[in-house]
Amino acid sequence: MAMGNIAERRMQPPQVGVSVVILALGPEDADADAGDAHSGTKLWIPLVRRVRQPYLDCWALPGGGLRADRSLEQCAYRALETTTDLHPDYLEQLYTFGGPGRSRGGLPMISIVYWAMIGHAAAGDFTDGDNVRWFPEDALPRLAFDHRRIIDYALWRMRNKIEYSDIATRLVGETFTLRQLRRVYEAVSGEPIDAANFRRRMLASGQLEDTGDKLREGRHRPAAVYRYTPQRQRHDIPFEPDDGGETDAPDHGERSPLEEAMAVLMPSALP
Amino acid sequence: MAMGNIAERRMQPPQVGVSVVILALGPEDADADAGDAHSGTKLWIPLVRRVRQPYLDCWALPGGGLRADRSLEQCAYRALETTTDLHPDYLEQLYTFGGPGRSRGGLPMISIVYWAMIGHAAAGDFTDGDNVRWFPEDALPRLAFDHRRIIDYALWRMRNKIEYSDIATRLVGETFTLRQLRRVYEAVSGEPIDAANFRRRMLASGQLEDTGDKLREGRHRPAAVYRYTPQRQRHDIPFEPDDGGETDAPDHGERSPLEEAMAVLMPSALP
DNA sequence: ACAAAAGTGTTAATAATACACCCATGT
DNA sequence: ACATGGGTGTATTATTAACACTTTTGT
Repeated sequence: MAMGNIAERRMQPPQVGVSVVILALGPEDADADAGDAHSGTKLWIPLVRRVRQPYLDCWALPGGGLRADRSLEQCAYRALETTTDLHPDYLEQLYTFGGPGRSRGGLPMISIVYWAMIGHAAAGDFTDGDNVRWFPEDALPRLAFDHRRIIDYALWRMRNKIEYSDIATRLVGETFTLRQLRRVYEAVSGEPIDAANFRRRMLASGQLEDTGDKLREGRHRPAAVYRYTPQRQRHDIPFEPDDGGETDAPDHGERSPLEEAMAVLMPSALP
Repeated sequence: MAMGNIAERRMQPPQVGVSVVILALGPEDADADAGDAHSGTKLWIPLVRRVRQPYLDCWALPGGGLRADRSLEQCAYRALETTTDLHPDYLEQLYTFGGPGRSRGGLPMISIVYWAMIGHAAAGDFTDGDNVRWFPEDALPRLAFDHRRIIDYALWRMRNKIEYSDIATRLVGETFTLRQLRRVYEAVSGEPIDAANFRRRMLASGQLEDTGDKLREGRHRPAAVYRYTPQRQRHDIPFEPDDGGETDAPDHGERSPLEEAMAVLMPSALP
């Protein structure tokens, strides 16, 4: 049997990268001209255009390499920042993809995928750069590699996790109206939600604090503005899974103010 | 600034390995001699003794390297098999750990951690080998690296996920009594559960099928034996996140019958 | 006045909980 | 008979859902 170089190829250390699926709530979607009952708002995802082979000119998830002196989360944050100039409000590890199906010419490729959310994305923020463009979740272009599958997984996870965690609050700004929060749930589930019951359910959680402000969004009655104030949950995570622990790596090097800020950013979310 | 070799060290490809946290339901725990009300059954975890530095003679999670021609899941399965000779009934990716805190002498180390469950672990299965030993979750030995943190994370995730998924069924055999299933919930939550209500809740899910058999476990009335028959859930995952997709890696090589079997093993579980 | 969304009330249906009680079995 | 858990009944209390209705604003 020809085991020689094949076995060696099998064992060589894989390439490892980090990719990010970023989600934001799309604009109000005024095109209710079609009779589609639940057209509503959708989730939008920014993608970057590939400038090399393979998949030249296809769209792909923003990503980058790892650095030994940064946490995985920091790497994801930086990859996102440098490729799209976006600064997420929330970042969390999603899944690690690997396996022979992802090899490029025999080089095993592993992607540690994070997902990120941007809350302050009002209509204006969807201005596209040359090589970055926002797409609605239901009208994605042809994607490079297995990135379509990754996005599908992220959206599937979103639909599940929104039911038992507080991620929805990551897709609105620091303060928000109940209408805005409800739009998140509707965008994720794809179905309209009873406003009255939604209000009660949210307020009953005891995690929304009335700021006292009012916000007028249309030509009608202004809505109360709330702030999310997380309480200790039944089974809150007692620590961050990422990073932490003692290091014996000597070189820490400089740390940018941005990185310092990041340490504060990352919350203790539910799984 | 001395950027030269430091910058290079930072960029070099990290070491990647796979580790597995395996869980099984412990024995009935007849030591109710202590007045501890909820002593009950506990989760047990097998660990392997390290035979090298660092952390020589400490205990560690079973693990191994990656191979380019296998999926991450297969690598985890094999790592578990070769180090502990255990064959899990269920295997799922848990989290990927990285960051500077895990570096060994400047070499960045990434661990893709899976968790596994063994359902058929009746009392006898906890026979320890020379370098493998089972520990109850609340009496773990000193662990190597950050493996203690990884186990804590796994247990935390377990406590959460058991509330909205069917993982509990992975910790009992293919068929089981309601008492056995309840013991899983009690072991995970650490609290006693009302048997009457538990029964109704489980049967109401419509996912337990009465096999018609009865099982006598003590000197009292025998219990009905059930089988878990998963139904389509609200938000079932439409595909496997792991692997899949077209490959352009030419060398597939031989595939053992065991690996074939694995393709069937892996279910479409909730997140 | 009217439209449109904010916000409240009411009721029915459903699910979770506590706990009393009968049933089947081995000793 | 009795101890032990299997299994059923039932009343109570949340939680959810459906939808009518009132309130506040701009036009």
